[in-house]
Amino acid sequence: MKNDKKKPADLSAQIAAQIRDAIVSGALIVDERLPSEAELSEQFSVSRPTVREALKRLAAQSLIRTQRGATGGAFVNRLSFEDAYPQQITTSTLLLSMNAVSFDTACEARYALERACAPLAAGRRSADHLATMRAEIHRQGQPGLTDEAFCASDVAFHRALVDAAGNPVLSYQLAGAVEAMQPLMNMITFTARDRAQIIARHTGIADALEEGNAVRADAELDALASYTAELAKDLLAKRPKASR
Amino acid sequence: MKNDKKKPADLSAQIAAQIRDAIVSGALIVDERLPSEAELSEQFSVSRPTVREALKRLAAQSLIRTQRGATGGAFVNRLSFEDAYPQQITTSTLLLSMNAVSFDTACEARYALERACAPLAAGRRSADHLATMRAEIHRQGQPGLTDEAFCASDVAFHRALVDAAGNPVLSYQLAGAVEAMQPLMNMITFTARDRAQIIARHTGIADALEEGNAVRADAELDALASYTAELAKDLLAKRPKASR
DNA sequence: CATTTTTCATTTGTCTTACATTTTAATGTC
DNA sequence: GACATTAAAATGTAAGACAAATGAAAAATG
Repeated sequence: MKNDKKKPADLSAQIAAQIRDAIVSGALIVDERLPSEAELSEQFSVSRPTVREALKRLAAQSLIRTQRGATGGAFVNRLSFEDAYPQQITTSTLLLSMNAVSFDTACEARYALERACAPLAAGRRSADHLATMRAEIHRQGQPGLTDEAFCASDVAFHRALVDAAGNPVLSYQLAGAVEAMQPLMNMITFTARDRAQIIARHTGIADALEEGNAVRADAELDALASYTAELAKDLLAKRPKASR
Repeated sequence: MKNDKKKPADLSAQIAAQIRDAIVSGALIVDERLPSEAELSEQFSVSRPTVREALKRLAAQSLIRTQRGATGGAFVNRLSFEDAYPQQITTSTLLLSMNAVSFDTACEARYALERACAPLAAGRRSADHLATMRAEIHRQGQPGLTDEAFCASDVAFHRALVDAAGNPVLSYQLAGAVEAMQPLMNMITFTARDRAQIIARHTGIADALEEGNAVRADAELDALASYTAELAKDLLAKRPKASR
């Protein structure tokens, strides 16, 4: 075996880890100001560029924000769902594209998660969410839509479905799963018949949510999942390389 | 309104964004070497420290790794699920603790997601996963266990449940939701009767998975979710501050 | 010739110093 | 008192230097 896990990290990584721990543990609270870069470099006995590299690492994770000027400095950031979304999506997308995750696996995860949302959404969907879903369904039915645009609309529809569950934690978790699927979905060439089938399922889901029918919503989602799996199977039969 | 979204970012943030885009879009592929810091600083017409700050940002997201020496440099990293786990957990934990997410909301999300895994786990659970779950159940029954240790074992049990679904994408997404709950769960003081109830549900879940009974697994999870919600309600009645 | 050792060039890691820019607060003037 | 000016503090950026690591080429050795 190697050193197992002990390779002394860079100074900037060590410092970043220390500050990160302080934030996670609650020793540093939201909106609290960190010492200035000059003070930090003294405390840690390193140069200012090294401190700055550490701070940039934390900024990349939205853990801190910096402000210039006399009362400026680095402040502990209130990590918002809004901030976390894009990172989550980037990470999920790369995980899928870099790890040869099969279309089936990604699809299975996505629909499993969405079906978890369906019963909640049936009970809580707002008029706003329904309107968004209807609008996307309408867009999906327009002729001349490219496959990419169709997939983008598909993502928007499913995000509205997830958001309809009214649980920000779920929305955050699923944003990654749903958005990261798009590059994979884009590989599919949708025939007019494919689109009609998908739109029928989407309509069924929207109808089910509108009438607060969790059972039907689940059934419609199940049908959509099966149909998507079928499309993927056809795709692999014709272009076996596409899964890699 | 403000400038909406247009505040010119730091140079290091701009450069990091450009390189990140190149990675996400596939223009830079896994294990490809980036130009040296000196070359990058020329290309972007900035100083080397600025380039380094940009690279550290990317390193913080595990998008690149750096190596010293003659053939060293910055390389596009193959983002692994293993790398992404800790970040996902850190982010989820902070999201919950910094956004006053109620225990109910977090709990609802967690159980909704786990119930999505249950049917898959019923079909695929390995002997290994079952053994882990049984071991954690046994640990939970030992007297003298602190509440923290009980919660930690609870997390381990639920992670085994999620992993039993055999879908790495699901495991990744749920790791955040499950682990991030622990600080919230730790606020609960479990009586002996509470623990017995929870252990009974855990045993029921393990039994259901062992016999491949998805319906029963779902029912047991539902019962556990209800019981947890009840505990939380009692908690709030006694210590109303605990939800903030 | 084969093998080992040495040297060396390349690249990241870190430090030092300096200056530019931004922002607030204090100061001074009318 | 209101407004313009100045000063101070902090981050953002630049430039140059040296240390340390690393692999490859060159040299020495048997």
